[in-house]
Amino acid sequence: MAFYVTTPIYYVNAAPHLGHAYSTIAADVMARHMRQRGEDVFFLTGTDEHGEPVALAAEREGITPQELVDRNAPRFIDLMPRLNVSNDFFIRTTDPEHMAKVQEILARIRDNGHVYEGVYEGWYCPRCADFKTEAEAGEDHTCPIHRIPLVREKEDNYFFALSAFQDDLIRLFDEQPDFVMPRHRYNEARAFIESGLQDVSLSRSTLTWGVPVPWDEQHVFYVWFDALLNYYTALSYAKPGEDLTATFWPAQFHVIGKDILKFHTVFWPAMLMAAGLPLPEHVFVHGFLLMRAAEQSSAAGAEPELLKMSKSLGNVLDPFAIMDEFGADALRYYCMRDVSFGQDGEVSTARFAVLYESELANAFGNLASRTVAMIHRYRGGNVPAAAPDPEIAAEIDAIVPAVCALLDRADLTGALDVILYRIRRLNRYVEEQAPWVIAKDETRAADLDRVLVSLAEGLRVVAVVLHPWIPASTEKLLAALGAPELELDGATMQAGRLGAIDKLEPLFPKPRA
RNA sequence: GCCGGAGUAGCUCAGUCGGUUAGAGCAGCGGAAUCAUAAUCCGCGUGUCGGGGGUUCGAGUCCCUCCUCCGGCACCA
Repeated sequence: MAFYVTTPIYYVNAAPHLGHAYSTIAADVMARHMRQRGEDVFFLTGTDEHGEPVALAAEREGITPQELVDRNAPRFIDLMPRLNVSNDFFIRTTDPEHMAKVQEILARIRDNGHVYEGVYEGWYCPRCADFKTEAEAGEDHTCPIHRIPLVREKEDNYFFALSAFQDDLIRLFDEQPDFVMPRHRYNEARAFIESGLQDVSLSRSTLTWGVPVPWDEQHVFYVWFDALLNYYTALSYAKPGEDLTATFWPAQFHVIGKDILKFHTVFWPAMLMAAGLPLPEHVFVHGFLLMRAAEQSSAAGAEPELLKMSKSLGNVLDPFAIMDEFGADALRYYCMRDVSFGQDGEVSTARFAVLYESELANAFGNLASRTVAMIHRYRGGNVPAAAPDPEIAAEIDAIVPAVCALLDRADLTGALDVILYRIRRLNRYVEEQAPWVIAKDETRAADLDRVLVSLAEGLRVVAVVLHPWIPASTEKLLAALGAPELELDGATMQAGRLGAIDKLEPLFPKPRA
């Protein structure tokens, strides 16, 4: 079966930060897991490059918008290998193929009767040369930047008849209760729809940096309509000479942050309905990673205040710094582990250090070290061909179905819980069996064989299942075990599966404190 | 203001359809062991399950009410 998962496309105007990494890692875990299940996976990420903020930034720097995005997009393109992310394609909304497809789809939406010409009226700041939202304008209708009175202005726009889709959207939410996940985001989106939908501007005539409206080249499409369509357009040209749309559309999961919920759970399905295209199965809305400001501003006695990671607040936790010291796996694991996927959560370097040491180094890494070391010490580096302990096998073999069920619900954090529990189980098994005691008794060679094969196989299964979260270190371990296969089909405890194994350096070395 | 979430051990959180002595990890204290990255394992919690009221044989788990925190209530990407 086909499995198509996407990240949001990232606005090129910002430098990559932990928030970008977070969405991307999550989608990558899902993609890698589904590949292990033998699904035909397509995983898309990319950059959103049109719109006014880019045009303004370019103007400030005295360069063209195209020059600006060509300079900034590589920051995101380069982020992917750094994170060890397995995306199948990287879309840029300035790709000519994307732009042509956007024009095609939106023209179809117009042909289907969902677009009309109208007048957008709002509060306009002559200095900003832009409209302000009601919230920005405030009660007194002044520009929050220039502190001058705003003018009531009008602009000719094409409108998308969103309001006409209110009933269809409610029906969608009724029929697909897991269209938006988790549940509280579903409620939020639904409440928004039920509060009454207004038509939205589809084009801008004051801006030239965008996809031209094909039936009126004085306009460009409002950047959101251009951006959302990336999920659909990418499939048409991601693979040279082949159109993957029929294979992968509709998407199974759009992974997004809660800040863009409305666009993905209201505008996007309505657009697809208007174009007569099938709707994605799930929009999964994750939360924000929060940090205490005090950790940043090293100022002693500062009020610890929880703030969203964001460029404007300047409290960015640089994912590159963590990866430089501990590797991408450590960052990937931490992000998926410490914050329940779908909720907001606090992150800190202190918590990172605790989880890295207690779970990655001590629980998992050390289990690998002690297992490999004992097989070398007691059996010359050859895993015995004995049958694994059936009791342990039953517990370990239960991981795969449990993790699959959790991943079907995008419960990326809960799955780690399940896996960690078994890792602890294996460490306990070592203590219960005390192989170093059995090893002293020649008559108990068969017992030692059974214990060692159980540990080796248990470790192998855990590594396979854990691979989507920490791909590099699990691959390293599986290579040492001489069993690089990642298919979940083979992730059960078996006799005779392993033979000669290599020695193993610590998977998660601890920093010298 | 309206709508929606959340408030459970020092910290972060689990607690499915209401049902045996409310759980996990981390931190702390004590112990065992030595294969291992001094890594592991075992033992130890008098927790008003935010306050109050109610339904029930029985409520953290349902109803009412109050308090506190967070999010949403549209054209910022």
